[in-house]
Amino acid sequence: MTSTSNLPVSGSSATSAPLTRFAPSPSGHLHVGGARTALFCWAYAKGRGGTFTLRIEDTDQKRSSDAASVGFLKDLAWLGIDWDEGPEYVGSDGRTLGGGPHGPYFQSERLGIYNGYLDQLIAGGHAYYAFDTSEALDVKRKASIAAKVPYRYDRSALQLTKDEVAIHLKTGTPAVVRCKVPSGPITIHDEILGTVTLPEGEVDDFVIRKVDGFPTYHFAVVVDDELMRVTHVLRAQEHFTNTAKHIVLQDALGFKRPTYGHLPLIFNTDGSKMSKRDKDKALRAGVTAKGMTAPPPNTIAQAQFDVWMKDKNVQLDFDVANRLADALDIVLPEINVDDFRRSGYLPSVLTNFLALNGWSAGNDLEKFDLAYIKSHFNLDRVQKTPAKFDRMKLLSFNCDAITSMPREEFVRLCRAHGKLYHPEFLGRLTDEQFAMLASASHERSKTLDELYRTNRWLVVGDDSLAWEDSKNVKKAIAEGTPRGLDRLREVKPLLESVVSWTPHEIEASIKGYADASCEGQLGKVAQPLRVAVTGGTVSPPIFDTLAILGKPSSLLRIDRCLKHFGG
RNA sequence: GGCCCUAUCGUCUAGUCCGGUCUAGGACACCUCCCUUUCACGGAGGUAACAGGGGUUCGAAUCCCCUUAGGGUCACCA
Repeated sequence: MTSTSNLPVSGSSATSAPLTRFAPSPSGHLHVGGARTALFCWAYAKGRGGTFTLRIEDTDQKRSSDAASVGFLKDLAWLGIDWDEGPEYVGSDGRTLGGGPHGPYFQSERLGIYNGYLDQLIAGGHAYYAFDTSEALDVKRKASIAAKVPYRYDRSALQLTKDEVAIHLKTGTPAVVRCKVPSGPITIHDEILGTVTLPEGEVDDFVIRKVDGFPTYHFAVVVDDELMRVTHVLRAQEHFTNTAKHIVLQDALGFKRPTYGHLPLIFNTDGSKMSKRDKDKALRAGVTAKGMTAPPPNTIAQAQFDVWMKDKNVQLDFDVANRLADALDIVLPEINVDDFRRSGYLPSVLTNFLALNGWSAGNDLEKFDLAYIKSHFNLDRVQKTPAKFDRMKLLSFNCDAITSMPREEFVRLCRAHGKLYHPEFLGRLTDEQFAMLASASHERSKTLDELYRTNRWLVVGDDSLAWEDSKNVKKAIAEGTPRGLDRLREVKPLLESVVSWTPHEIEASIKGYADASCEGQLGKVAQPLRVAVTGGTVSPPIFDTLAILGKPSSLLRIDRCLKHFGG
């Protein structure tokens, strides 16, 4: 059927409220770059009383999988980026996001819709069937590359007569549909980049329907943006030249052009693309540095490990990689939103920092919340140049946010983080112990995760605590007059006599000793004690450390330490 | 390679549109000192940029041109 009368009419009803959309391809994980795009789309629409729509672009059958495509919805929700329309999702707080009148929001469920418009284009002479095989096109493409000329489709299908086309169609020759791009330059109006004109011939006759019958990205985007009433398209700059194709399609279909804004890309500090490869590289480097030939227990099968080690092109999946990294104490570079969550960053800090990459509030203001971004985000202040993602600055922001929140909130967030990522650690402590640990860690924590990584001494059994073989440990134990070890022996009976094992009482006891025997220098006794009960030289303040551990464990560990370093 | 975009401290950026208030501001990082029971936090200082070259102008980080450098893109991926 070639009639278009029953197709939805182009969105001409002039409404002032903008509608933006974030349209990622399916993936289990939301990349920070995507998160930034989503954030800006969200802020632009919501700050102007508009609508933010989420659409899943799953027209590539090879990649699509329902379970994976919804994987990142939780990342968006965690960041506080709520979508008005899109896939339905019930958040941890019980709220339902998504839904809406313009669904379905998965392109794979909209196939029927695209076909109508496709017929319209073919009937109008704006598109045509082509029967070239991928192999044949590859040959031509390679020749172009070798000749250092840009590859353009040569329109050979246009040479076919009507009859030839009919026969091909009748006999079922695999066919794609290409858009017949009109001659002449194409001008794009971009709110960020300005007005840009691409010279004639830059855009060739691109495919709009693949052999498998699925629309290509370009076609689906144009149709869906129209049907979903999208007014503003904010997306990464890598899409800029695609926009020319979309404009051609919009003109051919009689659609209104949305307003465009192409956002600068985000890179690593060294200028490379932030990719999941980085994690694999870091893990490989860590494993190689440790000279490992077998994986640690409970992480990964030996066979899988061997395959991975042998072939640099093999990548472990996220869970396995994280398990291995945890076991080896390797910190992987964060790439996805969930990586940052796992590393203990606060969502409000991430959105704040993301906004700083490619946009600025002006007036030297750089700490602000989501509400501020929503009410102040504008396209005028979007940067045209790519940004390099500085994790050090992000960490500093996270630290500031943590130290300035109320202590109780930190304890609460830290516990919630642990339930998710360190259940075994949490399981070994009483609520009271954890509260003491978190309180003592509050002002020295840069992330919600730090406490779990730096206080392993607390969750090992008294009998299995091992002492670091390090310079600082030796210094604390063996140096000074008297030696640290001797001071330990002297202070032990004093600790034994502490009746109420609280930081306050412990402090009184130890300070008393320091004043009497160390000329008031607390460090002389604090460091040996720290080494004795934690095995290392870093822990919360010594009084807290002892209090959290408890009296029996503390005394037992001191005894073991005395024995270990030989009286 | 063709086409397109861009160019302020190491990094994110303010200033650029409407040239003078810029001997270029802030933040992170870095360095020094102070504080300190470890690790952190904190406090006080400091180093550090208008890519280069031509114009226009009384005057240019700001306007124009060229060079250089960086990025994007050139799929039946999105």
